[in-house]
Amino acid sequence: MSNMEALTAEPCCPPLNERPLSAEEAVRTAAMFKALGDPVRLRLFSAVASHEGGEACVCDISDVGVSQPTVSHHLKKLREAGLLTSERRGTWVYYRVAPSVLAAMGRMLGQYAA
Amino acid sequence: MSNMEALTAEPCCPPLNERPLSAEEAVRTAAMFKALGDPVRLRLFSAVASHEGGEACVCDISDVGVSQPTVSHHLKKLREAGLLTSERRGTWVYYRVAPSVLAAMGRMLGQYAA
DNA sequence: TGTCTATGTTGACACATGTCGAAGCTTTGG
DNA sequence: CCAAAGCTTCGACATGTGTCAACATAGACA
Repeated sequence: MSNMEALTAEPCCPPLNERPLSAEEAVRTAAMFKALGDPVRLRLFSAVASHEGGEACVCDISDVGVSQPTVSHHLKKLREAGLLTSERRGTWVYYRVAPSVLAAMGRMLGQYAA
Repeated sequence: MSNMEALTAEPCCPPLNERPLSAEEAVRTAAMFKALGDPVRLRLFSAVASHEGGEACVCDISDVGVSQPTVSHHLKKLREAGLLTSERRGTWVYYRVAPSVLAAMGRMLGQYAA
């Protein structure tokens, strides 16, 4: 397990209002926004981000109205986008937020974020 | 024309790490992120946001590698998501950034944005 | 009126995505 | 070693989405 998938989503690009994005930059950046562009994923992410200790086991957050395989599928997408990392400890798998990619997203929103 | 579509995407929700989002909040918020979750849309948005004067005519930004109808389609999506507004002035249609929705997105990224 | 230019809309298509049930893998605990 | 619990993967299906060509619309200008 661990986070060997988080390759494509390192901090990337300038603020969106600085200059037009290139095609390659846009592909990389769109992947980050796309990962949060689904309601179920957004709820899962928010559940992890707001959980005490900064991490949550799947069992803590899987009550979002879809089946457990679907939860797992969405968590995988969030991992692949670099937004979450996972770690198995005994029986349970714990997820936590990967701050760097979110920081990149915030930076791209630039002045608007303030 | 104008921006009569920008209904669903007003500033909405607390920072993602404050508390778990409700289903309704997640639907509204995911729509904003989803709108920027496509490379072509991200390039169009960035082209408008970085254009001098804060606005751009379609003819200024439509060189993103897809056909003209596709550009129009994506600009419509960005309008519906509340990220852009459009206005016709004579022959040309001008697009500009709607700051409020971006501010909402930035606020949701919370501490990470800094 | 008519024609040209700039955008938007429609219809069709291929592909991506969200969803589930069933099956598989891992660890814990008898 | 076996069974149960937690999570992931697989296979299948319906729906959503990006794309284009063709057509429609709106304004400028003759």
